[in-house]
Amino acid sequence: MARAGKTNPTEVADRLHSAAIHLLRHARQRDVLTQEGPARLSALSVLVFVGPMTLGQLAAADQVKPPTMSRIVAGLKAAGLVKSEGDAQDARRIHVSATAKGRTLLQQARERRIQLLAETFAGVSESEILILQKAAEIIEKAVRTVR
Amino acid sequence: MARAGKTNPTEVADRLHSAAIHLLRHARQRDVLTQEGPARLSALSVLVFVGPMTLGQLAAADQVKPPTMSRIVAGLKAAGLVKSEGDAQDARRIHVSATAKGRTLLQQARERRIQLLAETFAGVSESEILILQKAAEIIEKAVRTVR
DNA sequence: CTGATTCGTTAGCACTGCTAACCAAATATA
DNA sequence: TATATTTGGTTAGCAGTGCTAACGAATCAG
Repeated sequence: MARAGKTNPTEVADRLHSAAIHLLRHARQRDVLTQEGPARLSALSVLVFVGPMTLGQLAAADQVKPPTMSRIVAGLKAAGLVKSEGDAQDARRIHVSATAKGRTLLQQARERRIQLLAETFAGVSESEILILQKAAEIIEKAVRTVR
Repeated sequence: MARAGKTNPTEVADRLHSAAIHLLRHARQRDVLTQEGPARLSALSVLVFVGPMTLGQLAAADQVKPPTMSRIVAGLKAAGLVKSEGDAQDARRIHVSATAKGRTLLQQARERRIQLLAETFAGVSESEILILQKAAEIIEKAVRTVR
């Protein structure tokens, strides 16, 4: 494992991959309480924070195939967390949006994550939090670009 | 979406969580070539890098329940990637260890994955790479501490 | 109008997570 | 010693999430 003095993209990738796995496994413990799976929470999150969109756009945003998102939305709809409407211009399109109930549930999930942050990053300084924030943005940008 | 000048823990939690999900989804594109699922690769990774252990210990290491690990090991065994032996002292115990084939496959999967992430972050600036590196360290440290 | 494309669904597969129930071995206890 | 409890792992069965292939319906291009 290269332990060079300067930044080694390969090694950073290695560490980042490992960190992401551990972070998600850690978070999984808490997400259980929400009673909705990670894929649904992820899709709901997009709808709440980005806004209503078609099923295809939602699938692309979550980097899953349309059939997968179709089922995720069906589950969310059955739980009353989202609603869907047709498109006046294009009858094939389906606009999906979060319901008030969906927003509330997502908010609860977020609050649990604050709790998780408080515990996990209790000894982490303000400046380090800032680094994490920037890192998240860099990752999202890079992943989106390469696709 | 709070766009405040100071760090918003809630937002950091969301973004970090989302970034981790997308990063791993991205990396998994390459894992498809391995023909083995993520849970199997993860278990195999533990066996290779930590060493042989019982099924229960392996389940605990992967933060999974015994029935789940039982099935994962069965799959790995069917693929010839691990082997299992009984315990002389306790006939209930099953010691699982990676085979040479398992070690080889894991190494290939790992190289492919790291390669993709390296490509993904190829266009990222030196200073941003540094941020990612620090973020990975902060996450690992924090998660390890809490556990 | 016809053919191609696009959007979404359905069907069916594989993998991964869980709990409940169970078996067998080991250990504790009467 | 005999019985009861605990422990390690498996089996059965459910739910969720990912995929591809095949389809229907709507739209667009010609």
